[in-house]
Amino acid sequence: MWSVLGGFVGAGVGALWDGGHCSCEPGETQSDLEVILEFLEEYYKQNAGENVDKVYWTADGESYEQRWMCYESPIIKPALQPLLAHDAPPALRHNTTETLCERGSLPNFVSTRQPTKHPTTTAGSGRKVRLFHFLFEMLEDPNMAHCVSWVPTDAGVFRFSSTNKDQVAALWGQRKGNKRPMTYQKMSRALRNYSRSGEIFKVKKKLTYQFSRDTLMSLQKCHRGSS
DNA sequence: GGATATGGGAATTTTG
DNA sequence: GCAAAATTCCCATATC
Repeated sequence: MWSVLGGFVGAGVGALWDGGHCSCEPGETQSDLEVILEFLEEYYKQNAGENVDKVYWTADGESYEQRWMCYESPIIKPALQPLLAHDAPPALRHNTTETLCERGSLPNFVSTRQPTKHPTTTAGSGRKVRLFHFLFEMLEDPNMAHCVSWVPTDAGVFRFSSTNKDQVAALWGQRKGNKRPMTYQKMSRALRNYSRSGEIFKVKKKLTYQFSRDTLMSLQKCHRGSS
């Protein structure tokens, strides 16, 4: 269930992705992002009408988009503190969001944008996907560890790969169906905006961010509930 | 000094 | 039409 994207990235993309180099003509120079986008385009072409549903829909009939629906944005807490690793109890330091979930109760979820209907996304129908949901799925997918991964010693802390960070951004852009290609720079700008709402904080380490405790717990609950 | 990462203001677009 | 969220552009600063 949770491995839908994993299946997409792992079995599909992973099989096609050969480290950022598609079948370019010899001598042709492309930026990493262009290569990624070309690859994604090719991937979608290959799956159009045949496997495209597999990208966003699961075999058990529950839509991939629906998985996002179990999560509502946490209450905006101005004083919400990040789940600093050094503040976390030992049990929380093992990078186990599961442990986090087990320890605390979930916040009262109050979405600031109560949906009245399901918007159309690139995936079809379902609630609008938010970036931190997407990142969490990436982090839970071992096949994406080369792009973004948990920092083992710090609970809720994750780090982008300096070489593959744009791959994550490109996938996010594809996920949203953006007109223009998403870049890490733009994605990181969105991540910085999360610091204002207390959902994700910037860690003073290169390419490193951290989910807030509440965000992490709710995402984890969603994860476990859907798996 | 160049490349890269970070940070933020502000305008624009998308969505409910 | 409005508000919230996200995107986009652009520039400044910090670090290696």
